[in-house]
Amino acid sequence: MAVFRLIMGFRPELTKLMTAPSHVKSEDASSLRVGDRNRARILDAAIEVFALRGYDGARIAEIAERSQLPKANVYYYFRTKRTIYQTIIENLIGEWDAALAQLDAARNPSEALSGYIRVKLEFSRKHTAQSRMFANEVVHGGRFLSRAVRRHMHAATAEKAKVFESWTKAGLMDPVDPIHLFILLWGATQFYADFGVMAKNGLGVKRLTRAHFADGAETIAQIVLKGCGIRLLAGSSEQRPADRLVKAVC
Amino acid sequence: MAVFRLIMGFRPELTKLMTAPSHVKSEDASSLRVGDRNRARILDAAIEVFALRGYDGARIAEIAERSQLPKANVYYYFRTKRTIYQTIIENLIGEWDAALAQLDAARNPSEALSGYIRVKLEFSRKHTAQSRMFANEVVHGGRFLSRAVRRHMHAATAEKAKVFESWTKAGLMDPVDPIHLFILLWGATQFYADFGVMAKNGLGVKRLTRAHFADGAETIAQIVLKGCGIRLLAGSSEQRPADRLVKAVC
DNA sequence: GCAGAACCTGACCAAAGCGTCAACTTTTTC
DNA sequence: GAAAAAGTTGACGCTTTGGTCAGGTTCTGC
Repeated sequence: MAVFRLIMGFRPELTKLMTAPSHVKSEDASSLRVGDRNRARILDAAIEVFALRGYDGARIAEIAERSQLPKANVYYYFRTKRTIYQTIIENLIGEWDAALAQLDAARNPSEALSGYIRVKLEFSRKHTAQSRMFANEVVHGGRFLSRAVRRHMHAATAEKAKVFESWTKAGLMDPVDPIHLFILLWGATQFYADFGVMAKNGLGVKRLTRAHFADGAETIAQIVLKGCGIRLLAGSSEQRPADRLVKAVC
Repeated sequence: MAVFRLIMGFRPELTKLMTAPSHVKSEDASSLRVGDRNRARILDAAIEVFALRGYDGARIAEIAERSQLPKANVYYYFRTKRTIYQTIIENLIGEWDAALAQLDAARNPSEALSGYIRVKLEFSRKHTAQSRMFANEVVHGGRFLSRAVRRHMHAATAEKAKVFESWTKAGLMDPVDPIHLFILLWGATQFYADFGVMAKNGLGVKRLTRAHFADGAETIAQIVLKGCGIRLLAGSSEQRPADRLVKAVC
C-alpha cells in the first residue's frame, strides 16, 4: 500500500495535514493501530475516486464503499471531504522530488535528463490515479493548493533551472529557457498518465502498457537531448535513431 | 462571440448534437432568432463554468446566472446538463483541426512544425476555458467523448503521422516515432492553458501574457526542430539560440 | 389581425449527498 | 480489571441542485 510510505513521514514538512499518530515509531505494519490501516485504506480508495470523478463528483459514500467501511467511519478519521483531498495532494508533491533529484548538476546531462524523463514517466505509470487527481486540481485553478506547496514547487523548479544554466555555461548544452524546457518535459511526461485516453486513442491501443511508457520515454529523451544539443554518452543505453526507425515504420 | 461560428456549422458532421435551427441561412447576427443568441450565451457561460468547476461541480444555476437568464430558460434550450456539456466538447474538436492543417506534407517541415506549435499555443491562449474543459473530460476518462469524436481524432493523428514519416523518408527529418512526437507536442502546447497555475508558478508570474505563450512556442519549436533533425529555413523568423540566451539569463 | 410557434419564468419536486450524533463495542493503559 | 481511549455504526438532518410544469408573453407568417 503506497500510502503507508506517505503516512510514515516522507518529507515531513509537507505532511502537516496528516493525522498520523505521533506514537507510531516503527514501520512494522503489524504493530500499527487499526486506525492507521483504515486511514491508509481510505486514502487509497479516495485517490481512485477523486481521480475518476474529480473533487465535486467524488462521493464519500463511494470512498467508504471502496474502503469497505461505513460512511460514518470515514468521517471518524477525516473531518471533511476536503481534508481527505488535501492530504493526498500534499503527499504527492514529495514524490515528484525523487524524480527531480535525477537532475543533479554534477551528473552528465545526457544521463541526468534521460534519467529524469524515465523516472517521471515510470512514476506516472505507477501512480496514474494520483497524477490525474493533481492534474484535475491544477486544471481547476489549484483551489486547494496551499501556499506551502506552491512555494515548494516554485523553489524546486528554480533550483533545477540553475542546473540547466550551469550545463549551458559549461558548454554541455545549448542555451535553452529552462522554465519553458521544464514545461515541455512536464507536459510530455504527464500526458501518458493524465491524458491516457488520448494517448490510447492516438496509439490505437486498448491499454497503455509498460512498453508504451518506455517508448514514450525514449522518444522524449531522443528529441529533447538532441534538441538541447546534449551529446549522448558513448556507453549510453539509449537506442540510436536507426533502431527506432524500424519500430516507427512497423 | 466565438460560439456563433461553432453553431453555424463548422464541421457539420460533428455537430449533430447542436440544436441550431435549419432556417438560419446567413451569419448576420441581427437576423438571428432570440433563441440563437440565447443558446450562444448559454454555451459561452457554460464553457467558463465547466472549465472552472468540472462537470459535476458545475451548477446550472451558475450557468444561468452568467448568461443572465432564469434557470428554467436554460432548460428550455437544452434538455439536460449533459447536453450542454457534450455540445461544447464536440464543437471544440473541429477547432483543433485548424492547427493540424499546418502540418502539410508539401510544406517545409521547419515552417510547418513551428507553425503548428504557434497556432496550437495561440488557440489554447485564446480558448483557455475550452481547453481546460476538454482536459478535464479526458482526465476523467473521456466519459462523454463519443465514438465519432474518438474516431475523428484518431484518424487525424494517423493522417498527420504519415506526414512526419514522409518527411523522414525524404531525409528532411530524423526517424522519430510520430505518435509519441505528437504526444510530446500536444502535452507541451496544452500545458500553458490546462495547467496555467503551474506555468505561472514556475515562471513566477501572476498572469500568463501573450509574451509567455510566444516564448513557450519558441522554446518548444527550438527544441523539437533541432531534436528531430529538421533544418531551419534560411529566411526563417525563428530566433537563433544566441538571441535566446540573453533572455534566458536575464 | 389572428393562429400557432417560439419563448419565458416563478414555483415546485425529488433525489442526492455532506456531515452529525448518540449509543455502542473493542483496545489500550496502568 | 477497571477506566479511558480508540474505534464502529445506523439513522437522520439539512442543504443543494438537476430537472419539471403550468401558465404566461412575444414573435412570425400569412
